Amino acid sequence: MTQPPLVLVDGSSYLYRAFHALPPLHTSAGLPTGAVKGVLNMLLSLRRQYPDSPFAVVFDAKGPTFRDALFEHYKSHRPPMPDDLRVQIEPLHACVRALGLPLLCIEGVEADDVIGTLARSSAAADRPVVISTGDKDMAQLVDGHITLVNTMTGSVLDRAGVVEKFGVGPELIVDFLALMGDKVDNIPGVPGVGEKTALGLLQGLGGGLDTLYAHLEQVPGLPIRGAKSLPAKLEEHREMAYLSYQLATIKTDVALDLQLDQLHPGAADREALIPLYRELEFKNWLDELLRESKAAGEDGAADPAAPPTRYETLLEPAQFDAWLEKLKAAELFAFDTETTGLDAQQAELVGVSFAIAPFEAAYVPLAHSYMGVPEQLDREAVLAALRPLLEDPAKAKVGQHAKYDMNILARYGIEVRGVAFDTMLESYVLDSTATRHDMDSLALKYLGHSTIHFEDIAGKGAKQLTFDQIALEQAGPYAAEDADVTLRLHQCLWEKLEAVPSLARVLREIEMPLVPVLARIERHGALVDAKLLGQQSVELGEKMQQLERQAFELAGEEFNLASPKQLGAILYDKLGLPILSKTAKGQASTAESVLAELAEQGYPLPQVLMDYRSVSKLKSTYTDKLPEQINPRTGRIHTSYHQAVTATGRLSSSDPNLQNIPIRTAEGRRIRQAFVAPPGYKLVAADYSQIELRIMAHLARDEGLLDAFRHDRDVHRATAAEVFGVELEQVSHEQRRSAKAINFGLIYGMSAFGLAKQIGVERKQAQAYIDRYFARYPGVLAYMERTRAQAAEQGFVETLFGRRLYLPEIHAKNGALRKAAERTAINAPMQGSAADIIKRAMVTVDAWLQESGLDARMILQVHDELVLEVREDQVEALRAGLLPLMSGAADLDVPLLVEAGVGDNWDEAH
DNA sequence: CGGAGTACGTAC
DNA sequence: GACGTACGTACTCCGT
Repeated sequence: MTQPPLVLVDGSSYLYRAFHALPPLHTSAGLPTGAVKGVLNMLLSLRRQYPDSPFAVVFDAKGPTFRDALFEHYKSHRPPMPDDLRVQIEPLHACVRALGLPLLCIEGVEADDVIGTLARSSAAADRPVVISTGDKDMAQLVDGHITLVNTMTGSVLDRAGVVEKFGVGPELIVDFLALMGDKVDNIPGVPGVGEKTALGLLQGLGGGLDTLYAHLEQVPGLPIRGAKSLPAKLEEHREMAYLSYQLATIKTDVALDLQLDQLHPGAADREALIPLYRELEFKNWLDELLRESKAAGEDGAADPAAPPTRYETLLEPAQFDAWLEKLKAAELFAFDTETTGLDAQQAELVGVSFAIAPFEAAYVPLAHSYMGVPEQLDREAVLAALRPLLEDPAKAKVGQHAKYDMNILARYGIEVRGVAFDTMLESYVLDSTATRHDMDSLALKYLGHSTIHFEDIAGKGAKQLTFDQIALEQAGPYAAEDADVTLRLHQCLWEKLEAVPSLARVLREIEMPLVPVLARIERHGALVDAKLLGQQSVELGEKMQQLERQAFELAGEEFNLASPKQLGAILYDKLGLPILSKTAKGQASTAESVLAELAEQGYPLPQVLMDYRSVSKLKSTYTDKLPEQINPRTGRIHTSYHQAVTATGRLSSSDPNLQNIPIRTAEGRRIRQAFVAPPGYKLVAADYSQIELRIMAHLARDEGLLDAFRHDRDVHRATAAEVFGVELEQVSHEQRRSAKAINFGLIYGMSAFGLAKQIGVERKQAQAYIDRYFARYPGVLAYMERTRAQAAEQGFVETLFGRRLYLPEIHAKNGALRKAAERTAINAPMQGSAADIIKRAMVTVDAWLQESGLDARMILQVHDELVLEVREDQVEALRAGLLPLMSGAADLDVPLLVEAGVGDNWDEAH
């Protein structure tokens, strides 16, 4: 029986390689962690591969080694270690130790030498050794017992592998390196001798340096590089060759006070690992650890004081009545619904849960249906009993993504009011850049608690159960925990919010009041003429076929027009068109701007492709898909508005996205004709005019820009007049177009390069325009500089209402990343303030609609536009109330102009 | 067959 | 590298 091999890991080499090979990753606080994660991943995979092996993870120690004493220039050409790498060393060491893996870090020698010593002594004792490294120099250690693996690439090098890879065996690797040198380590080698020459010498003689120098006369004497002959060179640099030999030789006799049996990995120290993983934000591993802790019966390491939970599943009327009393008495309670699916307009209610105090919660199953399910309380009776509480605006409640529960309960006749807090939104307002605001992530992040995941009790994939099929024994604790954790999260998050009054205010005054408004908009849905879209689909399909035929003819063969890869092959390989631009991954780009330029140059195929693309986009994304999204129950389309997605505070929309319905082209606008008012009603579309530029004028307090808006000038024309030095009346169409590009570019933090590309002038010219702009609008320049400075100083920027966007990358060493963060810093206050304003408007408009008794409702929000449906005889009354409410949603130094149109469909209403 | 990543295109 | 914020579709690659 063979022993498991000793596994020796070259930690420093992997850390370095992981740092450079893997995309940079950092915590929300900006601590870089990508290399740590990469190395740990690699170690875990090695551990799985060699579960019974002794193990050592070896790192270079700080300070000089014996090689520095041998040669002062050793490794001297290396640039200093990047800070982002340096700061990852300590956390990695800590993780390795906590994982129970023996870690070695020996001063005065390099990791290679420690590995060499351990490898040789183990091999001498006849134990196989696996060295995991990305460093080729280690090939010198390979022998019958010792093999190299590169765990990042999966390659394995035994003796034959070394010969195949280098052309010489392991015993000549040092000689090989000594002759050719090593740029990376600054091992000099023999000048003029490279890989080929070194190999030729060693292979020709069948020996190493000693043999070579003993038989220099046998080396062919032709002059090399027109200078000295090879033997002369070798002779001249004999000392250098032997010094290089010494430098390249891995020490195998380091004095280590260490026995092999000390290298057996111990158990992972979860108590140590949990805080490390929390700090480094390794969420999946943290979750796994917490689950293991729980399973092992350890008291949750992160929350040692956690009392046992008191969760009840209510099946008896008396139990329910007792809980009802508790809810009535509670100052604040958490609630949650369990349903059969994720679509709030379709899913059915299965149960409800409540929490009144931390760790104290109840689940009321109402509609579980599986073989042997116990008798449940009557759904109608339970809901009737709960209704007064749930509908009472004075009865404070907290939910997690409460809009979902509100929409579910609305279909059971309960109009939930008084949702004072929503943990998803609390998390979002605290940090909009956090990627996830779902309860499981928040519990892990803020409570250090690993929740029961839905997949744990429902399974996954095709055989995933719906909640009504889940046994009460599992459903009860899961559902009760949802309410409990929501309450506990709220206590934690609200405290953090209250510490920043402006953020608490954003939550209280903007986000929370918006929740029921969005719920109503989603519930009403938008009416869409499916028949019209169907006709358009047919027409578009015919057009696509025509264009496809044309494209095939021009290409000389058939191919998939929707495949950028195949298209690239036709355009660039077959037809030989010039490659004007490449994608991020190096493919020749076929993007619209590229095709447009090629079409401009007179090639016929690109124009056909552009036409095809636009037609197929309209068909596949809109005319084909929108009718499929009509809810059969209501006959309308119910989008979801997401309130905790964008970094800036905007809403987003999905399933379907109704915020990117085409408008720019005539063809595209036909889709808007399918968004219709029902008979007897009209659509009113009201949009803020130039809201972001107005906000910029306000924030920048720029007199010129303020003046333009106060006099209700066409701002692009005014900008053109300033930048091009002409009278307002003399501004040409082209000048206005360029000025518009400048104005938009400013909002987005655009550079001269970008502006030049956009308006088709030289970069120098674009820079001149920008310079002129800033000369005419100095307040804007000052504002941009202020914003960058604020971002750098505070690490965040703010909207008018104090909403924050954190920008950790504002301090990035990487110039591109930092510049991108600066552009975001410029853009976010404007985009985010506009979002705040329309959200405030939606809240007041909704309240007014409720109290006015008008037969009107909001249907859509598209960032700077609200679309409403109103009975046709009330259009004017609606406009009269709506416009001032929207205009008055913020008090700026410029008027907030709102323009409204009316029509039978969305296109007409513009 | 489905998830992840890429390329592209629509909106503001 | 070069213009901010989103979401959806189709393709492609890869693993089950």
